[in-house]
Amino acid sequence: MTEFSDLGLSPTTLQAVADTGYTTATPIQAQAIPVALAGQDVLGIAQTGTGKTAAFTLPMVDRLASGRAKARMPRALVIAPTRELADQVAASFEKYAKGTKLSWALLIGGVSFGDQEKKLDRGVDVLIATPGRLLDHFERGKLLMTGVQMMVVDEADRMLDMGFIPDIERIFKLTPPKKQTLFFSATMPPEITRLTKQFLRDPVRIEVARPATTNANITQRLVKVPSSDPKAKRLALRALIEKAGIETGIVFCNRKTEVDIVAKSLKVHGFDAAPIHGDLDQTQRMKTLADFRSGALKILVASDVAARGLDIPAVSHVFNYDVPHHADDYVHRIGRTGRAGRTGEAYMLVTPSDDKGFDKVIKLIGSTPEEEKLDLDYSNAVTVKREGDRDRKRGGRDRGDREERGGRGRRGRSEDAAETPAEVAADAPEALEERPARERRPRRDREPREPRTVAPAPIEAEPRAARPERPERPVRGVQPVRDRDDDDRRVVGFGADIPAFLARPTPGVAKANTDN
DNA sequence: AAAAAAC
Repeated sequence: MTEFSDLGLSPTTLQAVADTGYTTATPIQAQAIPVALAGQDVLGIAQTGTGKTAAFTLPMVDRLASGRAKARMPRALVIAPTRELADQVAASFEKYAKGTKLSWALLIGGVSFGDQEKKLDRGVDVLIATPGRLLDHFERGKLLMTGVQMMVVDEADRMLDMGFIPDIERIFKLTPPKKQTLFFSATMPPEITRLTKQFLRDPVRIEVARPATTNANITQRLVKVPSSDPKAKRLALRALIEKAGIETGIVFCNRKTEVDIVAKSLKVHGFDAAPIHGDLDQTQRMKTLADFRSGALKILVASDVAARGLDIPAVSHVFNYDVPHHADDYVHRIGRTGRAGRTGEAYMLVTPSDDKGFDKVIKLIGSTPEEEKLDLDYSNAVTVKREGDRDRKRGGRDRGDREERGGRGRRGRSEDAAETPAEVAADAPEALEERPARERRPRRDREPREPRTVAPAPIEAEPRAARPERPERPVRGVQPVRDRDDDDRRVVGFGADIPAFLARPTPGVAKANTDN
């Protein structure tokens, strides 16, 4: 057992840790913190739930505490694959940087640029970002990465899955080669290995045991649903939730559309449920998560955006409404319960058409979970009723082969009929119709990157001498540096007064700002 | 076969 006090952290940082109530470091923390404090690169191979976030946040806070931020020049960068994950890292900074003057900003998509830009202009020590928004700020000339001394890449293998590797490479190239990098990944596929070989400098490799695929605290059960009709599955889900006596639960679906439908259906049936997935408004996503964390919301209906990495404490139940596409996802999903010594229950609804995915899950976990019998009458669920039909907005979706529905066959989207007005409301997925069709970005890891043409030229030619810590004589347009103590967050560098040459758009920059 | 991430 390693105590935090044995790791070489400063008294201020240790106090912040003590305030959170933690005393014992996890294995990844015990191994990574001393290495990181010594300024070495870290290659951390660790799953979520191993205490990874604190493993890089704590040494970062410690190492940065003595310096100060310059306008638009962060000293440290944390890149995370999803917005929620980035938000979580930010929460970690909020806790651990409490006793310092360090500032941080969260740069994620889905929220306005205004506040983020304001913070960048004022100068922040640490940027916590998703790749897209970070590069967006860079292209707008709002950000220089030439002052980055520390960089963290979190969940690298997930970034690979999401096609972010070219972005990560680009960010690496925009930061000075001589910086400290802390790189985390749960697995090491070849592309990730290549990346670490290219950008890490003699890293210390720290590998913590992959947590058992099935945590002993989790009771797994499966529920056989005799029909693949979504209506039957929803019926089973409701019965299950009632029977299970949940405190808090997450219902995982494979598709965003299904998340919406299931959440709506549960709400209509009087359950305290809300959806979360990547097409929902970001403020909504954050609010739903906050409600769920605080206990104000009991049931979270989620896509796999919530399967990994999210720190959601004390979930008593996980329901796999759909058998996950990847068996790995099953492990991540049920890992949302049974954490920190608590017990948890995980259920999986299995329909006749799920056999393939189901087999993969069984193979991975090595045994077949016990079956939970619900003793339900599914006949309503598979009977096609017509009453509600005229009230439903179909949004141009094809109703097609209605007649041949015996209730057993495979169908496309949930087109099931409903038996009550409430069901109609639950089943009419207006949300789907209102959702703007998303333009998918092409996966860029397949294409060669375009040469960068719109880099903010003046920023590139960042003259070191033009940003003296203490200029002998005042330079026009440059804020004289004052003593740090007479002001809590004085920005050093250009501050709000940007010299005219910097403010002048270069053709490239102007193009970047006006393009679409 | 789907989710995630920039306007």
